[in-house]
Amino acid sequence: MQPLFLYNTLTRKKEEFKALNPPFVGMYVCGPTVYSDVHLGNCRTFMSFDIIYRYLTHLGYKVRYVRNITDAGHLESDADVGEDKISKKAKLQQLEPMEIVQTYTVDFHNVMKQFNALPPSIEPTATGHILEQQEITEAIIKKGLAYEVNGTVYFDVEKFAKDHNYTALTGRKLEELLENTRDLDGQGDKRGRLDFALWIKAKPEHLMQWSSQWGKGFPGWHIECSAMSTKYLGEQFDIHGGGMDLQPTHHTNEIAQNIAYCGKQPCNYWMHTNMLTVEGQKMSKSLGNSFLPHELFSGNHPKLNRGYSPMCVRFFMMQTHYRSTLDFSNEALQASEKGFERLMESYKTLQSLTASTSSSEDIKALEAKCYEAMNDDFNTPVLIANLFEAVRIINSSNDKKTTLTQADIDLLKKMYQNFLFDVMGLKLEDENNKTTEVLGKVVEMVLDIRNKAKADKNFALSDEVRNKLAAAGVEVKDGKEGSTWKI
RNA sequence: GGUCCUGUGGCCGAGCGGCUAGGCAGAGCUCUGCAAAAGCUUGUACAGCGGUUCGAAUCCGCUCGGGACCUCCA
Repeated sequence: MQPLFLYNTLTRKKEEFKALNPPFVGMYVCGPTVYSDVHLGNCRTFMSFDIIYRYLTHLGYKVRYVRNITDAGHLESDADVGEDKISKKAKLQQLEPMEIVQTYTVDFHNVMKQFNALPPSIEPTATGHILEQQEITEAIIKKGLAYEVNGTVYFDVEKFAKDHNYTALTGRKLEELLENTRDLDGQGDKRGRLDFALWIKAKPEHLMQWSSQWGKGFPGWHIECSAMSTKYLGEQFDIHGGGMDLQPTHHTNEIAQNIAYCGKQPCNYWMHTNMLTVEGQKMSKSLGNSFLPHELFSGNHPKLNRGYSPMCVRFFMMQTHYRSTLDFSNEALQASEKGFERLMESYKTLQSLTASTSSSEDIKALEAKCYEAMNDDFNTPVLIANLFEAVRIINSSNDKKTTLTQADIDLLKKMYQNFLFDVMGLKLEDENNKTTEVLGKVVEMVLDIRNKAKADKNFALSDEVRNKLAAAGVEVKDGKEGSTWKI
C-alpha cells in the first residue's frame, strides 16, 4: 500500500497514516443535528470525508465509517438553562420531536444523495444510545472525574487536567482558558468554569427526556460521540473528523471523556475541515447567511444569479483543499461549472479516441502525479489540475496533434474511473430518459437536412437552422467529420 | 480583551526556501464558408516595510487588512 500523509490536528503536522489494524480502518465523523435543513457548510464537511472514505477504500483499506445523527437535542447555550433545539422547534410547529427529527433526517439523506456522497457504514443516533451514554457518565463519576449536582452531572475539567493534557487538541493553555472563559448565566452548579455537562436534568415541560439514576434528564452535548464511537469502533480507532468549529470545545471534551472513561486517546488522527464562507463570513445557521442546498440547485436565493447542479457544486468544493476556507460567489461557481463541463466532455471524447502505435505523452507519470496529490493530505485541487492535463492530452489526441497507444488510452480511462468517478465521486449528469432519446433523434434529423443545405452552399439556411437550434438550447458544432451537438 | 489562522495575477485557487500549479475570464494564432469547439502561444502574481539566506510568495519581526475560536454550530 502506498504511503499516505495526512494532517493531524493533534500534532499540527502532516504524518504518514498508519492504520492500527490494517487493512481495517475505523473512521468517526461528527454528523449533523437534525433540527432544521442541512446547509452547505455541513455538506462540505461531509463531502470532504466522503472523499477521504472513498480514497482510503480505493487504496485497499476496509473502512468502517461511522457518522452519527444528533437527534437528542443540544442546548442553546453552554448552560443548563437553555431549551433543547429540537423540542423548541417541535413546540413551534406543534409536532412531536421525533417528527422533526424524521423530517430533517430524510432531507439530509436526500441532499447527500444528490451530492453523490456514499452513505456511512453505520449511522447511529443519539437517542438510540441513551443507555450507553448513561453508562459512560456513571463510569466517569466512579473514576472521580465527574460529579452530580441536583440531577445534572458535570465533568470536572480541572481535576482531569491534573493528570492529563486537557488542551492537547488546541494547544491552548489551561490557565488562559480559565481566565478567558466568559461569564455565563446559569453556571451556578458547576464547580469549575470549564466543567461541562454529561447529563442534564430536564424540566417537566422538556419534551425529550429519559429516566436515569440521576432523575429525568437528557444527555450532554459531547457524550454521544464518545458513546457511539466507542461502541462501534472500539476504545481506540484510526481517524476522527469533523468541522473545525468542533475542535476547541466538542472534540476537546470528547477526548477528555474518553480518557476519563477508559484511559485512552480515542484515536490517532484528528482531521478537521475548514469553514465555508459567504462574502468572507462563516456560513452558519446562527448568522442566517446560509443557503440551503435546494436554493443553490434552483438558484432561488437573493445572492444567486441562477442555479448550479449538485455535481457542479461538488466539483467546485473539490477545487479547494479541505483545510482552506472556501468562499461562495456566483463568479467562482460559474468558473467551476465551465471547467467541470470541459472535464466531463473530455471523458466522452476519450471513449472515441483512436490508438496509435506510439505515445507522445507520458500517461503513467501523470497517473503517478494524481496519486502523489491524493497521498499528500488528499489534495484534490492538485489532483484536478493533473486531470486537466489529461484533458489537454485527450483533446489534443482527438485533434491528431498528439498520439496515444491503446494501452495509454486504456490507462486514461482507468484514471478517469479511479479519480474522477470513484475517488472524487463525480458523475455525468443524468440525461438518459425517453424525452432526451426522442429529442436526440429529432435533432439528428434536423441536422441531416441542414447538411444538405450546406452541401448546396445554402449557408443562409444552414446558419438559420443552427441559430434557431441554439435559441432552443441545442448547441451545434461543425467539425471535419460532421456536426456534433449538445444541450 | 485573549488564543490562533490567513492576505497569491481581472476572479477563484494550489504551492510554503531554488524547479510550469490548475480553472475561469482576456489577447493572438491554427482549423473553419462563417461560428462554435479544440489545440498552441501569451500574463513578468505573491498586502506593506525591514531582517535571515548564495537564493524567499515560502523562514523571522513589525505594520495594515480579513477570518475563526473563546457560547450551540460542520
